[in-house]
Amino acid sequence: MTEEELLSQLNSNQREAVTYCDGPQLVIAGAGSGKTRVLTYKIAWLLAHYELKPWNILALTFTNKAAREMKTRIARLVGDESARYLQMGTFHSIFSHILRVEHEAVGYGSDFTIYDESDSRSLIKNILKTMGLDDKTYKPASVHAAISMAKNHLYMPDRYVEDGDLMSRDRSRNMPETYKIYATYQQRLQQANAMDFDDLLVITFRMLRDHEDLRRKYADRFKYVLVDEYQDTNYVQQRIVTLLTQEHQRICVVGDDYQSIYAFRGARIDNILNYNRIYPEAKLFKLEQNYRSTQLIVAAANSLMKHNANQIPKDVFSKNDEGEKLTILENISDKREAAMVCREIKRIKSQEHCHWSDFAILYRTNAQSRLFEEEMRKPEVGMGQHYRIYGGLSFYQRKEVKDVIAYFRLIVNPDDEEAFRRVINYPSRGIGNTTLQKIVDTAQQHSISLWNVISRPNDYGLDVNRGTMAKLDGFCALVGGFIDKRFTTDALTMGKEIIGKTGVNTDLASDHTVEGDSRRQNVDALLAGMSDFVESQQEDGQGDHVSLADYLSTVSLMTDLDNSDDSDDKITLMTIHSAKGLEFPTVFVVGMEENIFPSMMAVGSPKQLEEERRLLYVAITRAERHCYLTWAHTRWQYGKMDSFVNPSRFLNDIDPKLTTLHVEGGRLSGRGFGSDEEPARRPWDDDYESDRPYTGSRPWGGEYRRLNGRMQNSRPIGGQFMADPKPKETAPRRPEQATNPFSTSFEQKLKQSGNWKKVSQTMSNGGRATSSTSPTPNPTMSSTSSAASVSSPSAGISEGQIIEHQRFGRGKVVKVEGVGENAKATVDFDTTGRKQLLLKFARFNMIG
DNA sequence: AACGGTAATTTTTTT
DNA sequence: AATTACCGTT
Repeated sequence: MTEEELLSQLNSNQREAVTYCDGPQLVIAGAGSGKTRVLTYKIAWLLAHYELKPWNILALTFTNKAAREMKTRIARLVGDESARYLQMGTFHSIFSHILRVEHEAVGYGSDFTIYDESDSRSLIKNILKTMGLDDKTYKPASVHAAISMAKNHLYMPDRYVEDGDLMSRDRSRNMPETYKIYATYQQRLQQANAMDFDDLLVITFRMLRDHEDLRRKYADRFKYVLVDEYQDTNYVQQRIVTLLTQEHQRICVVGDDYQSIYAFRGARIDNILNYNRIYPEAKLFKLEQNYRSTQLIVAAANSLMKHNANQIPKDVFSKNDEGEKLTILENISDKREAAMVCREIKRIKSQEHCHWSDFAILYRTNAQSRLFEEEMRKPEVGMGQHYRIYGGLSFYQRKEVKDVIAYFRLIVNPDDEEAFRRVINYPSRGIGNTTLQKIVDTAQQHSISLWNVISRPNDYGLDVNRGTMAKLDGFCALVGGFIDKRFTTDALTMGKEIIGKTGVNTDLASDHTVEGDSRRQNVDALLAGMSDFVESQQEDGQGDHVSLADYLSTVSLMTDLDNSDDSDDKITLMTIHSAKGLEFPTVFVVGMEENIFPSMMAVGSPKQLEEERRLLYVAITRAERHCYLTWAHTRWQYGKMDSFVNPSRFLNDIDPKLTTLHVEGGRLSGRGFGSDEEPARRPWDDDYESDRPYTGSRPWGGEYRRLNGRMQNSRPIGGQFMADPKPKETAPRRPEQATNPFSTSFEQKLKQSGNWKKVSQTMSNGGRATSSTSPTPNPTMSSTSSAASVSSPSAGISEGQIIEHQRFGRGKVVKVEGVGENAKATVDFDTTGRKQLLLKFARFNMIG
């Protein structure tokens, strides 16, 4: 692509952001304003205009998926060869690679394990036990949250103890020993040659801070640094970026404070607001033209955000069609809500001839997905094949998968304590808790790993009986055998052998239940994934030997979303959090009720409420053309029915002029909801009576209440019934809060952000009206062109079908079994032979 | 040491 | 409702 072509595809603000590369830069990119386009074009621009090699550019993203997609888009601009060497990925993946190289400097082995959330929690649980603390008061999850928060703000155990605020906070929460747990936790991680997710950042920071040579090395390598989703970065991430860029000052960060929804996890909006304090020369660019949504959707989202006090003022606008008003859909029950949404999807689909994948159902919590799933699976609804639920228990978190991976981990890093505990008695080999506790005690006495103890039990005086010792020896020899050949055998071969020789296979085979079947399939899928990995590494020329360690270092930072195939034609069901960055022609935001959205946990704190409101902003701005906000008068939750449901306060925050209210079974207020062509056909009018929880008059009174007026408080909201709401973790505090390291005063920062050198002013007529930045197929596009090229696997695949797999090439389906998530196919591939594909994960096209 | 029953506990999530 | 933790039994 020529330079002119490249620039002609940008509006003037985007162009300025792309071409300014001479100093630090902050791009505030409103929802749908072409942020990804700016980042990709900027990288192409850098490669063309500066003496930079691809590996001189470091681009940090929030998810692996975002990195991959961006890389693909850049490859289209600059070619595969260049794009391939760009340093692009999440903070965690980029720095884990660097830490493996520099492991000596930071005092870890190169094959350190990465503990996931559940490993961390399990380690904490164990520490609580040894310390004799009650895990009812010290909930492992909240202890870990406290530790994680501390780490993200670079409060190591020694500094933690000295901090009065933190210590008194712990005392007031009845967890005064937290600092001790933290110190032990950190020590145990080190002993296990393991890092948790936070360590990947903290230790990177320490490495750069304490080793000037290494800091220079990487600051010199990464001559230009870009950070995406900057509003979601935390303190340590900001510090790392600073260490890398403080000299050359070639840095561009892109973010949107309106879309900051991860503060609960330590993300700091302050990073954006204080940006010019770290980079005084920084220039501010604002992208305010939204290319994604209709004018009314953008206006509604803006009107919502007027109710947040803390924000960088901005004026997001759209020049697309005015579009239709948002629909507020008030339903009788949660079940009816699901039914209404499904019908509405069908109606729009037949009316607009669009794809299933043009719809998204977004909710606050994963548990809300169930009702929609149940509704769609009803035969009379017939949508069972047309939806995909994201989130929930990830593939890598399933017990059987974690068990197998634990063996891998132990072989690659025998000091890995959590892996050791997982497999020492799986499959059961008669080594129980008593023995395990003895091993743990012995290990703690000598400050060594569990593996060290059982490798040389006599040296450390492990006190167990003869029989037990024999069992331990057996286990040692088994794992030791694999350790010995871990460098010489490739990952896949190792994997297969491990599953065989450790008895995992036998154990799984002995289970004849339905669940057992699914477990075997999951382990098969894991092996298939390994096979994929080994092949792709070889294709990339990463050498012939793809070791188990190589596989692990990648897989421990992978999530389900990374495997998901989003090219097939399905309705998306996901939490709003996971929908960030996506867009859909039609979006349903469901469960718009007090105590759900905003979440019960957030209603006590203004700060958290603002975050919930931003979350709704994110949800609404996912929509291109239609946006529905739905709620129900009664809802089943925690096995009980709540019939005192109040509509979400946020519904009142949206300008009523921009919404249409629909009450199930009632009259329409405002303009008709269905199109003019079919005014009589309102999907919820017919079998309305059949599913009503109450017969006779409506429990909430004869008149449906108006939402758009100021009538929300016609009934008290949940909190008002509570005598004294439980104190929240981040409950609003007195003025001394400003000194709390974990919550800096917002107002203060806002003032400082006033003296920006604003080079880019929004111009009312400045932007070129490019049609859309959307990668989503245009809904009016002929439904054959894009739907036919991509399979929707579990639908319609049958024996004899010829398929083209992304990696394995052409093959013929010999057998199809299982349904839904667990459906799998046996396929004979022309080149690679017979393989089993779990349709949930497989990527292929159907031929013929 | 393994299993099965009862009781308690429920945000959001990427890495 | 559904998952998980704990305790008692075998």
